[in-house]
Amino acid sequence: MAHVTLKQLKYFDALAREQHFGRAADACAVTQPALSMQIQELEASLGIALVERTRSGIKLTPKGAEIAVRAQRLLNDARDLIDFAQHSTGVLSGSLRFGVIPSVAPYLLPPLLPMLRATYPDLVLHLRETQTQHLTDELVEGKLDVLLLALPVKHPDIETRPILEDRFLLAMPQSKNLSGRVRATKELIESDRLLLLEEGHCLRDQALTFCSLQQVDTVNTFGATSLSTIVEMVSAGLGITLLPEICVGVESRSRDLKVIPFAEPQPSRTLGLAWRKSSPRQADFNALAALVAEAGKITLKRAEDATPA
Amino acid sequence: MAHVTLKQLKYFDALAREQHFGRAADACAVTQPALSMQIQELEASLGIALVERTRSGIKLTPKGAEIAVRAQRLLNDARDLIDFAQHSTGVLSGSLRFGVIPSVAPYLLPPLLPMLRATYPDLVLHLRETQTQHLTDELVEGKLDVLLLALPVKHPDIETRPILEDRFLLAMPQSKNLSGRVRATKELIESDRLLLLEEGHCLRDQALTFCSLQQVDTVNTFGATSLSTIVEMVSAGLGITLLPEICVGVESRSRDLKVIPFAEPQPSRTLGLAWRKSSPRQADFNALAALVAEAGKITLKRAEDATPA
DNA sequence: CGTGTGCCATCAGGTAAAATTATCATAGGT
DNA sequence: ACCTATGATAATTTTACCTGATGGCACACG
Repeated sequence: MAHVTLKQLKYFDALAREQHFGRAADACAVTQPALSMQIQELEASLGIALVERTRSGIKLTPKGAEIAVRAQRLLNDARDLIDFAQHSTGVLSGSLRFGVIPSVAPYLLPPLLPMLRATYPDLVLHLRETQTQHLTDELVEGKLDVLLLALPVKHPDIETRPILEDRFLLAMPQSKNLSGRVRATKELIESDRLLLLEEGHCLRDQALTFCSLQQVDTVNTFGATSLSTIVEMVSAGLGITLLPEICVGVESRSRDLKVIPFAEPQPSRTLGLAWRKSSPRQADFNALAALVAEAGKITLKRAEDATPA
Repeated sequence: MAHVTLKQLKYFDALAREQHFGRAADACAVTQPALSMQIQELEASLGIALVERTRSGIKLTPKGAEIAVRAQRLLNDARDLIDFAQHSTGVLSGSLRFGVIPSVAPYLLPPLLPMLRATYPDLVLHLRETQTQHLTDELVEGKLDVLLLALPVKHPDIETRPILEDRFLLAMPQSKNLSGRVRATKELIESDRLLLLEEGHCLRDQALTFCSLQQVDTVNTFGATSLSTIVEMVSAGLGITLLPEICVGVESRSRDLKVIPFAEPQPSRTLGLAWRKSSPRQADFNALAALVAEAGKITLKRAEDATPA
């Protein structure tokens, strides 16, 4: 009789997310009839209707919505149980799905990945590079295990740990003659065209916040997809940009670029790890944090070398 | 690969409880090979050994023990989910597994059950009468839904609600001539043989506590299994006993029995309901509590009528 | 006013999973 | 040395579940 299975709850959770039998079935990698059957089976076991079938999508019943919440909790706990089991054998062994924001990945991963491979050869790393919003969504959905991004992250299910402070520097064309000025100010930015990443990048928002600009009015609407492109544009004389210090080593190499720090208080972002509060893999995250800190030191050292004051 | 099922966790939970494949299989109502297979499957999915197989029972590995704890939590949540679904349609509908202690059942159930049937005709009641320890065990294991017993209950997973105060009265043979005394005292008890229920009954412990008797030395070691038997013995002149007031109506009828109250402060026990903290059936328990209170009033009224001072 | 489209249910068939019964292997206890 | 208890294994049957094809229905659109 009351013979509920995890599979049924998984299908129902997908259905609640997608609001659509077909898409939910896709998300579960089964055919639509298979999912329909399991949902019906679940409704029969529970003795209540969970969803109202209508054309043009579906709607959860009130009880269905409550069940969906409980189902999601249950599935999270199940995932944690499996995580615990599969990774309790040793630190950073087995698979780790690692999400990194685009303004960090190209600069911290090059030193980090070799260290990871050397220190934890049993680790099977799956990398994902995208914007913060997508990363956090996928983290809470259980599609990623840990993130490397700019803090803070405000989600109630997410726990974070700061690792390194990454100052923002002002990047401008070398050609610009600044008459010996060594410290940038906010006012300096307003005097020139500010180039930023496209919408959705946290770096863009942080830069705008620092410049006290709510809207994009005074800023180019170009929206580049990578910092490399921005830097290319800056060195071509198309404008200036805020460049995180970790990028300097890579981006200022062999380019017509001048990078100067800001006057105090210097703007910066805090980079750190983020994971689901419920994750049992704290040991893994500690170990990873240590290596990220190490990689950060290396990267910042290179940045200093690239800007010999 | 990681294709863990609720069934596997249920089997593993049973195995962790029973420490024995055969008994665990019995508890799950399957054959031993079926359970063995599922445990192996679970171990394969999780990638770790959960139990050490030895002759003469088994032993959980350290990780197995942790998994067992998590599995139990998961199964509890699953049970709550199903409970919520199956009983969200209406108050006190569907099945309710109701445990009652032996010193209460014969006195409160006769008025309670007809009221329940009348007020909640859709309720399918399963009754269990046994001692407190068994009731609470079965409650936390999910084999019962709600208990009616003497408070307090100290288990961390159990929530309680007091319903009625049940005074203890002194019962003695009618023949005993008490020269007009109307109030009993502790000293009176020590002057005669105190008859009690067998070990395990909370009523026995409460009586002993009231009499400040730690051990059974001064008390009969007979240990009756029902209050009726005790009362029978009292009226036969074999001793005296502490009789809860709710019993008086039934037990003193057509017997050679004298029942007198104690001097202040009168000893008493608190009867109430108990349920798992996590249970989603609070509405059911409220409704049940109301009817139990009603039944208590009726029963105590009858007790008064039976002892016309 | 039909016709097409999107959405979910149903059906039939095959395959994989899991249960049962029966049997085996081994370590202890006597 | 034998018996017993315990869990693993094997063979078979039963059950569960998925796929692919089909059906019905409401709505949008020509």
